[in-house]
This record gives sequence, C-alpha cells and structure tokens, in this order.
Amino acid sequence: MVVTRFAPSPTGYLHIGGLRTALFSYLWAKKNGGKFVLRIEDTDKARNSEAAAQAIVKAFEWLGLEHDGEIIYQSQRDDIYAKYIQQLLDEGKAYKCYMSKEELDTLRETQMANKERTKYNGMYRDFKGTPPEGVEPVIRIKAPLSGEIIVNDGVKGEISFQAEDILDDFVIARADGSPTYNFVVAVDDALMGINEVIRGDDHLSNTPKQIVVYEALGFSIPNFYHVPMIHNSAGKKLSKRDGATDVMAYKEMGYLPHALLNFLVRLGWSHGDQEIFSMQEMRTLFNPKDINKSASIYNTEKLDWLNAHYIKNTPNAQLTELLQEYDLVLTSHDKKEILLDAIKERAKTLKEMADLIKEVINRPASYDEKALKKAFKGNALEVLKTFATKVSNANELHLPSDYHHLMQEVVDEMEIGFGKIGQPLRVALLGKLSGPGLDSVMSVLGKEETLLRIHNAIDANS
RNA sequence: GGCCCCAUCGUCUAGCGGUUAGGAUCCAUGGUUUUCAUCCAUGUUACCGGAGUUCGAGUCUCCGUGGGGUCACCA
Repeated sequence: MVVTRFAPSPTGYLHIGGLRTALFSYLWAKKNGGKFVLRIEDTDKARNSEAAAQAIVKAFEWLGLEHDGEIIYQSQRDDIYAKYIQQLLDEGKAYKCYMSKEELDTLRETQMANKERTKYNGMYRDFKGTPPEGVEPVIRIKAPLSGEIIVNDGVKGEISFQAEDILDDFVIARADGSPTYNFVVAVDDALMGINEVIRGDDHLSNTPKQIVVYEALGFSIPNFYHVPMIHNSAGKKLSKRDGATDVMAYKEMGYLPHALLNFLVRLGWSHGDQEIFSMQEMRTLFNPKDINKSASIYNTEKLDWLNAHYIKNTPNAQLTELLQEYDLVLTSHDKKEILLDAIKERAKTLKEMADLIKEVINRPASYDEKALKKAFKGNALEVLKTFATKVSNANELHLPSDYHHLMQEVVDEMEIGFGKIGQPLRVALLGKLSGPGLDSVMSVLGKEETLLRIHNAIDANS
C-alpha cells in the first residue's frame, strides 16, 4: 500500500508551493488506492501557532483534499522521540555532546577563517572522561565519516553525496531535550508507514541526514521524489513576500478550487498535451515519474484562463450558491437562469461575476461621460422613445427573444442599423457601452424596470 | 565559498538519436456579436555556448556559462 504525507510546519498559512506538493502526494496515494496523511510539524514551540495549523486544515477543506486518519501533531509525540533517542544512546549510535554554544561558535569561526567547511569536530564522539560542569548536553548521532550516501530519487535519478563533504555528527536532541527536525521527520515517516515521500527539492540536501537516522534505527528507507521549486518572476524560491501565495486568498479573489488544483497540477507535471483535468483524471493519470526536473516560474495567466473555463462549465445552481460568498444572493430571483447564462461566459472569477451581475441588477448610478457622447447623438432619443412605447404597449414580455423582436421592429421601421438602438439603449440600461446582451438584460430586469431606466436616460439627456 | 540540482517560445510544457521542434497561455490580426467578453480562425516567438560520440544530436558524454537550492541546538 502506498502511503504518502504532507507535513507542513504551522508557522503561517498554506501557500501555493506547499499546496502543490500536497496535491501531488494526495493524487499519488489516491491513484494507488493508498493513504494520504497529514502531519503537523510543530516542534518549534516559539514559532508555531495553533491558529496556523487550523488555517492549513481549513484550506484543505476548501480544496476538497481529504487526508486519511487523524492529523498527527509532532508536539504530542515527545515520548516516542525520547524513546528512540534513548535507544540510539544505549546502542552507542548517539552520544551526549558537552560543547557549549560559545565553543561551537569559535570552532566555526576558525574553520571559516581557514576556508574549511564548518562542521562539528567530533570532540565528544568517543568521550570517556568527566563531563564539564554547567553544560546541558545536546545529543548527536554518529554519522558515517566517509563513504557515499546514495539517494535514489524518483524525479532526479540517482544522486550521490560524499559523507565527508556534507555530514557531521548532527544534533538530534537539543539541550532542553527536544528533538530536531531531521530526526523527527525520519522517525515519523518510518512509524507512520510512509513509503513514498514527495516533497520540495529544497529538502534534497536533508535527505542524506535522514537516511543516517533511518539506518541507525533500522528502518527501511522510503522512495523519495524531490519536486523542483516554484520560483517567482525574479527566479527565486517563492516566498511569502511574493504576495498572493496564501491559498485562501484565491478563494477571496473568486477562484474555484478545481481551477486552482488544475493549474497547480500542471506546474511541474504534465501528461502529454493535456491541459484540462477533472479531479478523477488527476487521480488516475498522475504519476511522479512525469514530474519535471527543472523549476517553474509562478505566473497566473493560465490560472485565469482555467478559472474562466470552469466557471462556464459550472451549473447555475452551484454558481448561485458560490456567489453568496461574494455578497450576491440570487436564490429568489425569478430570472436567475437567464442572468447567469448571460454572465458566466464573460467572467474570469466569481468575484468578477458577482460584480458584473450587480452592474445589471442595480440601476446605474451615473452614465459614463464618453459613452453618453458616443451613444446620444443623431436621433438616439427618438429611437429610444419609439422603443419605449413598444415596450410599454407590449403585453407579454418575458424571454430575451420577446425584447429582441421589439428591437428588431424598431430597426426595421426606422430603417436604422442595430447599433443605432443598441448603443443608447445599453447606456440607458447599464450606464456604459459594454456589457451582456441587451435582450437578456431586459428580460432579467423586467418590463417596468426596463422602462424606468429608459425614461431616466431620456430625461437626463433632453 | 563547499556540496547538490537544473537549462526547449515571455510563461506552463511535449519531445525520450532521424519531426517543417508539437500543444496551451499571453500578445497581434481577422471573423462572429448592436458593444465588451466569450467563441472560431490565422500569425509572431524557443532547443544557453563549445567540443566529442554518431551516417545523423534539442535528445548521449565532457567542459564551460548561467540560474537555483542548501550548508543551525529552524522546519
């Protein structure tokens, strides 16, 4: 059984990069009928917050990414880590190091001055004497001093590191007894049965350290897939400074979860030329072997296109519900089908859609200056009056086509082009020269409101 | 600086030794529309450089160059 995981540290909101690796992990588990688990890495008591953890869970809910089983919090597993640390101590695979912070600092400075790699010198590795007074020891793991560590990465291929280049006896427990990241990650992944680890390639250089822990504890090493970073337009790792990296900000901006996921799944991964993926297709087609090796630049042009696509394909009943998030309640509007059909074709986001709808159902507060000039010249007033009379005299006006017939009559009788009635009428109804089809607009507004808006415009321009 | 990774249109990408280097997005133009948007059609734009292997290299190898990541008692 394939078990994958997403393991964020709750220092802030869920961001785009994290979401993409979470999505990849989720899809890979689902494709294999496996499990996708969520683990909160909150061992840094100073920087973590419960609110941030909740925000991450909320974001997952919005996106519909369900995790399997209970959420694991590392902060609640201290006794487990303590047990394995003790085991390594007992087996002589780890040891207490009494070097003080000051001593460590001077060691580093000397090494830097000599242009050497900064690393712990192994001073207490085989220490047998009496420890110095007044120093709370850290615990270090005995890492191999030579030889090579091979990471067999599912994305990048086989990567080998020389132990002497990158390893030293790194700390697995701090002076206060709390375990460190590279230790707990390996322990938890092993204990939770994670056998497929998909994560950002900024973790690639941590992997040899984690392998040291796996081997010391006798755990089997999972398959790793290190996915390339997402970069900002400057070509640097995407960070919180780049703006709009909070996943929930996309909800506020009016993006559909599916559009966001479709956008992200194609960032660094592809399946031939396919661009549009249903959730079901993502779950059956995703395979980490098709992940790109190179970083990609974050650019939301395509997201807008996808979002527009998915809005067009969302049923009106569902749109009605979604639009309530953007202060638009249409539930009791009798012409909402016509209205939504007219607007959903032209909006890139739900927010924009709500705004466009409000522009129709709210009377124009003013008329666009340029639009007036352009539309109200020649016999525009006469045309509008003729049309208004026809509307006023008509008995059954419901459908867009009913209004269209009346417009057609005016055009025929007055021997004018459609534009001669369309432009002033559009300004009268909407206050500007662009917008949805007028027949639909009038149908939505109804006879009375249509007449009122026309007369208002005539009065304002007489 | 050490170590590691990467390199095809502006952007996302296909390509896995022989292709007029494909798709999408963006942009431009035309068509449709009373308008704007949608939609449809067309177009501009790419293999970082140099050696080598090969009959043949975007594809394999090496060397450059460029970019990125990482080097904590942070995760």
